[in-house]
Amino acid sequence: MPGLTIGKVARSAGMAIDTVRYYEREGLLEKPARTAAGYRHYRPEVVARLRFIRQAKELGFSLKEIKELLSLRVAPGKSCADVKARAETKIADVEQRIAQLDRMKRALTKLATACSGRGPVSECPILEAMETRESK
Amino acid sequence: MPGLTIGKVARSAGMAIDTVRYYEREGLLEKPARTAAGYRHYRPEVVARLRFIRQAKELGFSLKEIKELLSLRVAPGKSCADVKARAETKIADVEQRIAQLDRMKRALTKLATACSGRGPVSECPILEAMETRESK
DNA sequence: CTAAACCTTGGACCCTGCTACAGGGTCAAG
DNA sequence: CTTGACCCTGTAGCAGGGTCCAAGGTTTAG
Repeated sequence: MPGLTIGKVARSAGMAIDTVRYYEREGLLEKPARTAAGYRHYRPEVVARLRFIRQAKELGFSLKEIKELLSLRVAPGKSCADVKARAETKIADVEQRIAQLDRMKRALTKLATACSGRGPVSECPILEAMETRESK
Repeated sequence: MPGLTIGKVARSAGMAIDTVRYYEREGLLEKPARTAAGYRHYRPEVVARLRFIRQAKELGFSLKEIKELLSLRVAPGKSCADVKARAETKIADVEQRIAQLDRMKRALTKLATACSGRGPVSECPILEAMETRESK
């Protein structure tokens, strides 16, 4: 009877009901309240949480990493400095991903541009455009 | 006898031999030349290709997407305009990922900063910091 | 009152992307 | 000429992340 049933949160977040239950099992979602009949009943904030999970997954984070991101908070036993340190580690990680995507974007742009001019295009232009300089 | 055996390319690219063979089966790698004894023999460029695959995977691209990226080239039957169009689609995709990562980075930064000041921190600060504004 | 539309649990199954054998050749060093 | 490090082709198994029933209870629209 009350507002948010599992079907509703799932639809709002753009995922299947089973997936929501799966996330609950995996500990990404707190166990929700239940109605007398045993139906799960969610607070509206859960939708934002689910959307965050979906987006982070699309960005290539694993559920484990997403769990860590979501648990970045000052917990009773943990110090604020600790949270800050963990957040900074994540920031560095995110920055590195951005940098790599940026390289890829530039490579793609170069490829698209090269396409307009003519002349022989190398066998695998994207690799050439990435000019992967990286040792070891 | 010749330069690059599968073991060597795998090591240079930072992955297992089995993975290289797997990529070959999946069509991400051309079938290499073989020595008389049946050993795979690679050209050095393959290492760059494997590294590209590894990096793209770390960025959250699926093998299928990576295959598409690697096949962005002017093929006999395909027009240059087509390649360009596909490249531009990929560019848009990459840009969106960058934008989302940037939002996440800002959220994390906000979280790390909020940590220095004090006062009550919300139950799930990262979600609050993301202030997910997105409808539907 | 009844059918459609939801919800519950439990367990089986699937896809992706490896990873690990088993059984058997090859090659380079000593 | 043998030993150890590699390579080959299967085929099986595994972790992550879902996805899909079956069998049955609930709620709501008509």
